[in-house]
Amino acid sequence: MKDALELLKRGTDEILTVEDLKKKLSTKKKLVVKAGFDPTAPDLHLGHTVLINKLRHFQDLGHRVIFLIGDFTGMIGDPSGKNKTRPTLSAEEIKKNAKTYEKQVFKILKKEQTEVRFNSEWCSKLGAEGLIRLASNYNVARMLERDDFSKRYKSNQSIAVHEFLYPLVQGYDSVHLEADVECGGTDQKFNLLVGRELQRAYEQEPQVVITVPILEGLDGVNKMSKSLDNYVGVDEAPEDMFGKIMSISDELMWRWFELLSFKSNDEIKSLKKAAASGENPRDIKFLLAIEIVDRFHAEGDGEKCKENFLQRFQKGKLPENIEEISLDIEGSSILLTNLLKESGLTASVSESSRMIKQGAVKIDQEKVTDLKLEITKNTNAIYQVGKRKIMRIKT
RNA sequence: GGAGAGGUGGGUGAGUGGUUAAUACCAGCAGACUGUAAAUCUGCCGCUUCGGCUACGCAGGUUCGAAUCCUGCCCUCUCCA
Repeated sequence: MKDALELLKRGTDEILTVEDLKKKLSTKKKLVVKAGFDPTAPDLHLGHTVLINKLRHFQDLGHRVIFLIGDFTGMIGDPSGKNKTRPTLSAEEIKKNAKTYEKQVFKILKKEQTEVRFNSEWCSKLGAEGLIRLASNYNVARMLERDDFSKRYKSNQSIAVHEFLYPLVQGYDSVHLEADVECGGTDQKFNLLVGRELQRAYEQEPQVVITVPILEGLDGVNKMSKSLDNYVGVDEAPEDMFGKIMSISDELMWRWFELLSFKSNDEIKSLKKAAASGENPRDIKFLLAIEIVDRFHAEGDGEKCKENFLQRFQKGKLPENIEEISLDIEGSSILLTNLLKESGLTASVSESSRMIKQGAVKIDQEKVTDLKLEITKNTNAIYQVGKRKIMRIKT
């Protein structure tokens, strides 16, 4: 019990309340642990996994996880943060997204202890009447307590009425599922707490709310998100994943250790000590990168990536797995600038020229300086643009 | 319903008739350095068949010439009711 609590506490921002959690754990029953996900973004990245790891912890203790896809709430659009109105998704798209979610999420969660649900299942049945009844359980004054609502209210910015429905519907999900615990990012705190209130109103025992911190992205400043392109996707190739993790700053590395690694606090502490006493931070970062790559790929892939990485950057060798494509060309030759664009190594012919001018383009490890270089048909060579973009292209 | 402000390249934001593909900053990219990074320095940062072409909310108009002036429309925000 004490160990269980320690495990669940790790890497959390807040638990509301710890007392309630203790009480629920002590009943020995299988708890229903709920977490909601947005139906529009099925590409999970490491930022999402902070939360999913937490769900996994519950599973390790034998509890049941409900992976809730908010297809109904998606129509409203979470007003947390400055979200723009979202495109409404078709039923097929939602289904497709759900499949992608499942594929990715079961790299962490145990399938047999996970239930994937959609909140439209019960929310659509709610009807206008049900919605009004639901809304009667909460009041505007409380609603305005929410940070971003109150800020907008005070500064006379618009708050659409339907935005008030978002937390209510999300809370209703908890009522319907009789959730014991709901996990979410810190930005979800208000919404999660509404769930508690509503459960009380429906005479249920309120859920325990657990918030996990938002993971900073590759830049170390902004939260990890796809739109900022500072993310590491769980579906990414081992090499890419490894490379991206190795590119984070030394400072950020510790944050990632805390939120993503399954290493114990003691282990992390001793790594910090080692770094402080002169150990190369790169080698410590290797440990993190290996652990994460192994988690999402096969055991041992991380180590392979590391070897590759050392070869590549220390000895300037080419990576092992180079993407290969063949390009059909018209005529007997093609301008290099065009070839680079066609292959996707650059976004445009202009960019190709720029890269060549800047000495960033290499063919079979040889720097190219000729802007007008032509590649003849039936050439098979390795093309590089900068350090990271490498491709074998057959013409 | 009335009054006003504003919409400029990924973002912030100058420019108010003519070398302005459009100042500056941030982000991004490349090169050097390094530990792969950070910091720093340097360069780039619309597309192109290299002739040009397309760009400042949208559509027209005035002009030799417009992001800049005029008309209409759309959108955002503020204040009053």
